[in-house]
Amino acid sequence: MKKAMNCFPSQSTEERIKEAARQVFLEKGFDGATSRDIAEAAGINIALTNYYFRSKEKLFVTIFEEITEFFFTGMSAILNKPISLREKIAELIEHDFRMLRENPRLINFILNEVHRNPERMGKMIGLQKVLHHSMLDEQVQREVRQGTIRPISSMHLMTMMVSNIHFLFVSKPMTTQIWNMTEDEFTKFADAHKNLVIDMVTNYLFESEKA
Amino acid sequence: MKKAMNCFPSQSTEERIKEAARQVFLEKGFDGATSRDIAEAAGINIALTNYYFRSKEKLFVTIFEEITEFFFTGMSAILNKPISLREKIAELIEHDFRMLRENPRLINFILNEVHRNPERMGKMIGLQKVLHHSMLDEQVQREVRQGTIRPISSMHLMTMMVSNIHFLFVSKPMTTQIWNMTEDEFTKFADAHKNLVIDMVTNYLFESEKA
DNA sequence: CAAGATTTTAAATGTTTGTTTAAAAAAACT
DNA sequence: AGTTTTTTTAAACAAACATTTAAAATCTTG
Repeated sequence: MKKAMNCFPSQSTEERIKEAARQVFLEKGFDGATSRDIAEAAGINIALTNYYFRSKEKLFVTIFEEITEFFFTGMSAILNKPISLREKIAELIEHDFRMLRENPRLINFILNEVHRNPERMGKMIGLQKVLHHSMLDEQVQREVRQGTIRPISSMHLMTMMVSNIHFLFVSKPMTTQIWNMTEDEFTKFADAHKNLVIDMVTNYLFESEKA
Repeated sequence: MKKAMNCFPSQSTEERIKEAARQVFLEKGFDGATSRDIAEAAGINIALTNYYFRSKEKLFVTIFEEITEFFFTGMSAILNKPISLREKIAELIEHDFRMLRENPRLINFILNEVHRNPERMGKMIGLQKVLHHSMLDEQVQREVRQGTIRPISSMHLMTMMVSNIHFLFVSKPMTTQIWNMTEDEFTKFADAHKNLVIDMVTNYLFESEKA
């Protein structure tokens, strides 16, 4: 009935399983990952994955929800920051870029698993509310009314920002393969492209008020 | 030793298997698709998939190479068309948009399978040559030299165009789910966004020669 | 039509999969 | 200490998997 003490070990078994599952699921997806892959990566017996989590599916859902929450939380924090639209665009792009540079498989993982089981995303209503009622909406509408930016909806603006950054990492395996890029070369290219995107989006948006 | 006549049936068994495999692999990916899925979709016995193609893997490679060739052929044709840069940008975007509107899973499929096995793309050297020596390169360099467009490499330009269109479809499952969109609403949104992208890219690129 | 080649089928192959079991080991408690 | 609870293990489980087999059905051809 009581929880184990487990005073000193650097990680509890449960946490080690979760960390291994995160790594393996991110790399191979739900279909490509096996329970044995995860157990091996965690250095534990196969039966333990089902002892702590009841099934591969349940373990996956746990991981998936943690990852998507991590993914969206940083974004929505920036969307609701009390800063100018110009700053917000740059900050959001820089944030997503940093996040995906550190976790290149993140976006692919989420997109694939949402496709495999769309209801999963539908159930995370917490995230939906956050995204639907962000400060960005009002901000864009106000600036459009004032004529300081082109007429555009916040949805199109979000899509513009996100597409240009996220696709860099979604397509990273193909890009590096086709252009024979090393990891370093890709990093440099991606960084340069990120700056280009900030420049392009802001220039396009604020064109009417140019110098 | 001889090939079957098979005069009238609308499709040969081999072609029916390939068509079913195309559909199932596109929808579920290699890991998610089973031989039985494909056989059932084709309406044939399971053993026939291994009779005509030697294994699931071999069948997959056949499908994969056909699909990637289809994917890149149209693109490279436009890249080498003798038209102005402005026209080329619009045509490429329109082409990719049409292609992915008809086959929304195409881009996801290719990107995932390249990640799962990067060597596959490395072996398709035919496509690599085509992409590396396109007319777009010289065209961009010339216009940059003449100062008619911003200084930019063709690689960044390609990435800009492709990201904005392809990501629309890569993220379609998540977009429709988060914003509770119907198929029609998504189509309309995507179409509007495509036009926005053409406007943004050309405006940004040709900004120096504005009206 | 009959012999031979090709195609299709039902059944079985051996693996790998996720999951369970029952006993052993470790930890916690009185 | 000894007893109970929790954690870990090796082994086994049935189901699903890709693939093979061998016989049946179909088609081709002389």
